[in-house]
Amino acid sequence: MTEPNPKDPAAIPDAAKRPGRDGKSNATIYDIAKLAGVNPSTVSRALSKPGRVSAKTQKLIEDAAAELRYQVNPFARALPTGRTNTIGLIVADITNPTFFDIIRGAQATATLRDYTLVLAESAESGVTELTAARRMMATADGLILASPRMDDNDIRALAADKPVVVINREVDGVPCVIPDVGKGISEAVRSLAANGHRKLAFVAGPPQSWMSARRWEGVQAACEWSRVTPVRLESSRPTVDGGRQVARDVLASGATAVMTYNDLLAIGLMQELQAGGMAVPDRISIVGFDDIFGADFTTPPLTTVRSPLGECGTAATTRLLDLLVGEGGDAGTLRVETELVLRGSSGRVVRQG
Amino acid sequence: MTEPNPKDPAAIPDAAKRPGRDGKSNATIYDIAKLAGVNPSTVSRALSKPGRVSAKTQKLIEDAAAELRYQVNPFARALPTGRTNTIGLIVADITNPTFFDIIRGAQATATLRDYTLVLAESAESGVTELTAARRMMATADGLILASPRMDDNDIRALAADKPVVVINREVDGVPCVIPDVGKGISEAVRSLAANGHRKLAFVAGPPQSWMSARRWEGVQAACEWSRVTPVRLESSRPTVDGGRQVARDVLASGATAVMTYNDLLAIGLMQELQAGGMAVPDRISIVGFDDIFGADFTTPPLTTVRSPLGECGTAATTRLLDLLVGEGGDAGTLRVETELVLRGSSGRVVRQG
DNA sequence: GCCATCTTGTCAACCGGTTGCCAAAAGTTG
DNA sequence: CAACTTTTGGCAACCGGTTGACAAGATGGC
Repeated sequence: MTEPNPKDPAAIPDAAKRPGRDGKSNATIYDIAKLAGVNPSTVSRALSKPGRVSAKTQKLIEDAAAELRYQVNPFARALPTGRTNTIGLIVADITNPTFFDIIRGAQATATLRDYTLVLAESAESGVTELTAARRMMATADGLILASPRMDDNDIRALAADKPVVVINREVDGVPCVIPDVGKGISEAVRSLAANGHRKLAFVAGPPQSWMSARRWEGVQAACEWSRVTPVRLESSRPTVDGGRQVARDVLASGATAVMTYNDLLAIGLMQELQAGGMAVPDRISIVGFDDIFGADFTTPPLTTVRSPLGECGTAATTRLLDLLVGEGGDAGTLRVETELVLRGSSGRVVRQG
Repeated sequence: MTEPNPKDPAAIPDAAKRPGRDGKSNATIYDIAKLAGVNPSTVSRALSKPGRVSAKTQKLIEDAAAELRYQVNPFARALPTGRTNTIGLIVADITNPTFFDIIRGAQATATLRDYTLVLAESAESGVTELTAARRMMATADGLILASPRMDDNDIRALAADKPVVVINREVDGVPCVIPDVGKGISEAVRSLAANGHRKLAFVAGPPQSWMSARRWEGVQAACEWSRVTPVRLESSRPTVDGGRQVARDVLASGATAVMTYNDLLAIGLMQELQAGGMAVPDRISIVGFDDIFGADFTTPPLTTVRSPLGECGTAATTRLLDLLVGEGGDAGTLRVETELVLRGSSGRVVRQG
């Protein structure tokens, strides 16, 4: 009774499971070696070290591998070599569309070069971020940090361990990819100045944000050049809600134009101002940053300083992968251009009355 | 001369590199065993099989592990066990915000339960999707397919190998999580009918999309109930651009209200219609699906049938993880409710003239 | 005080690749 | 054709965990 009966119908699923569990994806190099009549190590070489075995043996092994539908076991490979063909990407907030394009660019590039992308979120917190990074370090060959919130030193410590590329921030000694805000901002401020604006409010992002600081600097510099008075305002969070909340401060500032740390803030701000009866752009001009998905859904569509985010993701990934194969130049910073995207939310000052 | 001199300055970086390269993340269970004076296998058991070793030894080992900052090597663990603590998520299109919330929900849930999420994209193609899925199967413990485009049989074949959960589609014999469109659609159609609409166009999504078919069925059923005439139109792609392109068909159809397969189509359609001078909702009402990020950025904000996408991601992940620890019920379908979100893009028919 | 039972730790094999080292085979040269 | 160089394939150790089998020690019953 307890003896397995091969004809017992109940035994069939068990027997059928075998090839599913054991036989499905586990032709090993040993199986190939047996089939091809060579040594496993020869198989290993044929499959990973091009030119190390003769063309004849190579073909023999490749045929056997094809016949058995061989797939390398990534773990078995990772164990002795440490290479995993995986890169990690850590973003501050997955729900923030700013990162969408970065993720997309990174994903595409990684796939193209036969790497797998692993995604983690730091919830805008430096400590969560560091934890996630440490965890990823264990399994990934390298790391991309997008808009990291952690300490410069932590980043460098990470980079000492494995290749790291940073997006949207500049860290000494670590390769970085950053949008160069200069051009886009000066275009924006010049455009506003040309439309008669004399006082410009800048709604800042998170205090730890390196990029927010750069943008504020850029705005100040451009304002000086164009003889516009800049005013800095703080936001609670870099989100649509944060934008709504800062509306009263914006009104109180008396500025006729606003630039915000990002598009989310700009959109929230615009909604709140319009809800309060302020015409955009007739009474107040609004300029965002990044040109995220949805920035042109608003009425009027949002004028914004576009950062080529997808390009950043692509560039950072390319950089990292080059580093991994050892051909990466050293820790320079790659700058990508920003530009003004003029839409409907900015324009001439209309004399109130 | 060739003898290493401990005082030789040139030797220092080499010596310093050791702990960086070898000593950084590689305390092994062997190191712990040595420090604690026990056998490596005892360490392994202490660390993974609770209760298998005495409390005294347990403490000894834990202390040693803490002192050495031990971290398991996931590959060494994965090799003999096959468990990787990784789950894969495949989405049709990363740039489509529909998936944002799904990704986010899945990511959060996975992290919470100490799993890593790996993301892949199928570019809306069944074959790319299958390739990606096969690849992931090799490294992940289970898979979540969001809006899969591949064949039912392919999905079942995958599911025979390792646990698979499907979102936004129902596949016999495979656990699924789907928004139940019935409630949301009937609310929407009833609302439109109450506002005097008698002819409703439905802009369909991709032909292979299971969900698109369900939504069309739902619309037909609700229309019959409310005595509204449904017309089906096709879209080229389920994107903003696809929505713009379908605008002339919508006009030609003579319908006074439109429901679209998703919000992206609705937004594109609204932009195009407005650009052509059609007032929304005065001349035509538009209702989308999903309530994605940005659906309320438009003017008027988009009325839409909300699918709790984040919830779907969370539920699917929970389901999958339960399956992995063996406590998952069998292949049932989990339905989550949809509801109408009434915003400004739908309303009463205004007599033209 | 002896034997049965349970607990706890050890041994050794194994997962599936990679790689340094070496010897056999093949190719080259005088 | 011998001597030498270059290819090519095989052997075996190793990466760092897991786990079945087993034995020593602790516990308990009679």
